[in-house]
Amino acid sequence: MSGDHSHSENQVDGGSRFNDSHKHKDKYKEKEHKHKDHKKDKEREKSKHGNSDYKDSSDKKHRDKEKEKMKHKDGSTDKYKDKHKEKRKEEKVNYHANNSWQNAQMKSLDGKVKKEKENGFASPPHVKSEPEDDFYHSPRHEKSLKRERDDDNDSEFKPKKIKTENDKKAKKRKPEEDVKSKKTKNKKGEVTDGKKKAKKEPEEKWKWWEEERYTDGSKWKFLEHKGPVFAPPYEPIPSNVKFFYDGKHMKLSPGAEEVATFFAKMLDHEYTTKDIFRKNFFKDWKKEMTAEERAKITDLKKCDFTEMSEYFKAQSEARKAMTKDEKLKIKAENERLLQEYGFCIMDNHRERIANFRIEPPGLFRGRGDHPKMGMLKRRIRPQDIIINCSKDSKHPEPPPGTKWKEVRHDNKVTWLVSWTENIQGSIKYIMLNPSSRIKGEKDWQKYETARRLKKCVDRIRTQYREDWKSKEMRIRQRAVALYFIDKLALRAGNEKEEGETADTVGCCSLRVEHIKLYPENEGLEYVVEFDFLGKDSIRYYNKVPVEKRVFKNLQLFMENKEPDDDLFDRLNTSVLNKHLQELMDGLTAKVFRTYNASITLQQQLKVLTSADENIPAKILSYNRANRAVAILCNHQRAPPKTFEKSMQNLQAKIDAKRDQLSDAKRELKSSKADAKVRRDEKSKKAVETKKKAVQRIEEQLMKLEVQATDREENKQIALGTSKLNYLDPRISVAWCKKWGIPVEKIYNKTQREKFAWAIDMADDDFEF
DNA sequence: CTATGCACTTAGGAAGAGTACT
DNA sequence: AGTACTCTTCCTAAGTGCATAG
Repeated sequence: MSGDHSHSENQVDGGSRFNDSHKHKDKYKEKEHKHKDHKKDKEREKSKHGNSDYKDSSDKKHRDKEKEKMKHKDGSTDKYKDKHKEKRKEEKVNYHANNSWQNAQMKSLDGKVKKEKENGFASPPHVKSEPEDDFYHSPRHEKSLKRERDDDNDSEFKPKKIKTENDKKAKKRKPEEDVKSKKTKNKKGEVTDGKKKAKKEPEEKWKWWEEERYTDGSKWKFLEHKGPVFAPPYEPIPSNVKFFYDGKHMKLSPGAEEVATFFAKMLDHEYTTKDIFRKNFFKDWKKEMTAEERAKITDLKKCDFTEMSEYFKAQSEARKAMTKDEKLKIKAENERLLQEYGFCIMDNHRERIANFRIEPPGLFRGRGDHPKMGMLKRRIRPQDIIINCSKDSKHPEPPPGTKWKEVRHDNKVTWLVSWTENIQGSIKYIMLNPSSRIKGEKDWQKYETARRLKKCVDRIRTQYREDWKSKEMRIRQRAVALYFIDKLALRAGNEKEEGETADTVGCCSLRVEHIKLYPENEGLEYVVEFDFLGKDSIRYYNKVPVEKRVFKNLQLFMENKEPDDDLFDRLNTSVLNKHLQELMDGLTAKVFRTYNASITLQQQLKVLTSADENIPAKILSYNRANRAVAILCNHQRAPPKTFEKSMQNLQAKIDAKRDQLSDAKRELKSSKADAKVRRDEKSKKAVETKKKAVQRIEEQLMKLEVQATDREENKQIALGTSKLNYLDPRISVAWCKKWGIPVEKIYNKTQREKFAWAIDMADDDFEF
């Protein structure tokens, strides 16, 4: 259907997008978005020329006029129909068909299966067997343990797999686990503690993906944790480190001094040169000053933080120069903290927490042109903290002499700790690590939704192409926006509060100023040029040829609008998502990104991998496929500071290797000649040795060259984001299995932990 | 319908740890 | 051992999308 949906052609070589584009935050600013009252814009537009929308227009005459206009703009609808007779692939797609996720859920209705599964889930011996008074004690109330086995007698129904697992566990622990627990024991020394920790080693490879999921919307039945780790208290700087105002030494009050150090620490950063940053900082700093200080310090320019700055630099140098022993000590302490606070018990399993440390105070660093950059991020105290855990768990204790804001027991959410942040007033959370069941299930589900989209994407594409001709403006806009989201993998583009954040957009929030239309450009017809700042103020620049109908529609949408008017004035993400929901259960705009990313990877891997290449070459192919996705999703990075140099180094290595190779070849030649003359065993052997040497060097050279290519192509493209968030890991795992490549070459340790489910379940024939 | 609150995913950069090279 | 560079982990901002209130 969708004639132009091979991202590989128009995206993969879209490298040009990057050439001139990286981080134009400042250059971009020059355009000076007036873009003042954005929310009002939409209103204005509606009344200005929005009457084509039947729903909200009471003025019929006007409506008809608008219809007329559209016909003219567009060429008559009928005529177009005749000309193109777009074949409509009827919906042979089977929406409900074998979706493993759904099947699994359906199975759960079956009592027997469920029982078995829950048994399999049965509490791991070591957690269970802990003494009652242990910190990580097991849950006590049966009623809260639905997911757990009901009864010991059931143990015979344990699925085999899991039983073996437990057996293994009992016999052998992972060595690293043991090391860890010993360390902790040594550190603390107390017998009880040691005992505790020894029992506490994490379960090995719990295969949550072989178990039932909750179907009632609850996220857990039991949750116990130790609460957050607070930022260390402020340590005043030594009195010999001075702050000067207007050239004169000034001793600051502790409160003012702390905030001053935040600024001093950033002195080398370009943030501190920006007006908004300085203005915001100064305003918030003043609030922390005493009355006298406030009276005296009236101009940030007269503040001299250099001694402070030097002091912190020296400190970090000193940290680097610490002896091994000292470093080890710190490491051990961190490990202890991690063991104590970095895990929780959720439904009988010890799971890693992602961010158990509370964000320390400091100056807000927004990205791009953020109106709030430089504001003071205040220190979070226990009374700001909401704790979430189960009723029957041992609740975390607030630090002595303090209280939590609240302790609640909401098992419909996944977070353990939350607080409200003072810059935007939004809520921050402490949640689990990506390797946890709760995150993994969700991730898996995300890819299953994307795979369901695969089954009906043709129908959806046919439909939106049809909708380009709709009589209703809002439907046309919706259809064009959806086309962009699908074809270009744009983000949905929620509207944002004006003045609260940097001015960035996504698809639905594109403004007229963000696109340019070229009826003809560089030999192509109907070219649209996109140029806007997206998430994190990363510039999206792309020139794409589109269907004539899309082009005409865009012209229509832009008619009589100012540059800072919304392109899709009758559309927003919730309208769009409502529509998508009707097309497929669970479909939202972001699913297209996941789908297109994953399908592109799969397709590119097929195209790029050649059977006869060696492993490094295959990995280059993988990286290239990955890169195609990163380009599609516009995942950019700042070129590493040392890029040029490291490239040169690599080139030097390659040259050296080349020399080495020609030397080796020469030697081989002479030894051959030698062997011809002498005709003895010894010289023959020498020839063999030389041959092998040449081969080895050739291989090394090849490896280096591949590395160089890979690095060069990767200069300003970030592969990590797509790998972590958009690419169904089963595609990669299947590819590894198919070509006999160790997964370690593709995924590092963290990634393997996150994708354990995929590594365990995907076979070499997995199809996304 | 719009606005707001909330929960959760996605994102790039900084800092730290590890490794290779001299 | 010290230094240079790279890879990993941490950090937290900035999105998406749903629910609910007005």
